[in-house]
Amino acid sequence: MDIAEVAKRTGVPASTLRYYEKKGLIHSVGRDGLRRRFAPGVVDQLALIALGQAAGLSLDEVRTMLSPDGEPNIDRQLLSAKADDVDALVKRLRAVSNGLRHAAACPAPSHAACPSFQKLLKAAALGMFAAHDTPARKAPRRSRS
Amino acid sequence: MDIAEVAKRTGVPASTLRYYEKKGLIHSVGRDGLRRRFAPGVVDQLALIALGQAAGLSLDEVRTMLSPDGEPNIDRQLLSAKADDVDALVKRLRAVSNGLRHAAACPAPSHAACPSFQKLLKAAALGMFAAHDTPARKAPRRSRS
DNA sequence: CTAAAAGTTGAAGTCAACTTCAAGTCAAGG
DNA sequence: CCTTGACTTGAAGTTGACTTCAACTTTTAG
Repeated sequence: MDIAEVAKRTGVPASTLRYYEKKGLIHSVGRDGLRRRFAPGVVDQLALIALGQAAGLSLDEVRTMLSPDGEPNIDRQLLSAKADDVDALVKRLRAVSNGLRHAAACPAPSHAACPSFQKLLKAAALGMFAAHDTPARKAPRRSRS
Repeated sequence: MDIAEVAKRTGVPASTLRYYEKKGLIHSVGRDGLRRRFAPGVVDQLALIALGQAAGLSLDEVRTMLSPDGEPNIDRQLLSAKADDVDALVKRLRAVSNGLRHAAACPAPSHAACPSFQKLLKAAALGMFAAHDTPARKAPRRSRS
């Protein structure tokens, strides 16, 4: 597959694919003239990358968990720690979802006035601060809702 | 509470608090001399902001769902759409978590060699691409885990 | 053959979310 | 009175993840 094909299949722009290759997240298997050729497996890899990003991993982190090179260090500790992080995130996100849905349905004029919204909020908020050593920062940002 | 107190309670640095205030996400209730004074409720608000971020909202989005000003538009559609997004994210994140845990436990030398990892991957990947109109781009990241 | 379309590069630009900096204000203690 | 330390400001700097650009090479269609 050439770069345009991959872009078409995955929706990831060519510029991003080149960027990822430079960063070592994906690899092209040779060139056709000067054009990169990609193995079809790259599509799965890109899905994995997107997934890792959604989980709040940086591209560098994704690379370290993804590279099947000499891999002397898969670092299972790191992996399960990350899994724990993700689980915690999931927990909080469910609270967020509930909060959002409630806010969408709540007849109260202001969210501040609604006690059950307050309750959801508090529940969701617990563990944000004062949870573990890392103070507060956690998550990813997505755009384009 | 002065800014240092809020920072201490929430772990959010003073610089960030000022930044948030400038952005209109939080408000100080007057000044003590030239120093901001914050109502205690700001702590909850900050938790909500962090939560919104974790859910993948931009600060601007958080502000629009948070501002209890004249609010002619809470935009319930947007809220439940966001809730749907969050739910979808949760679904994929659970797959990520499973994938990570498997990768941590799997005895196979390379993830590429493990069929069950592949399966988890595919499951997680489904719906990343070709899910809805938005092609693929989802997340920016922050690190410091 | 030639011109447009598609790929290549490195470098520079953009954006969000902060952080850092220089310079200044103010209250309190010695 | 004068220094110290916590706060203020606006402006500039940083980081991660890309995107855009200018200049160039190939491939492909007419």
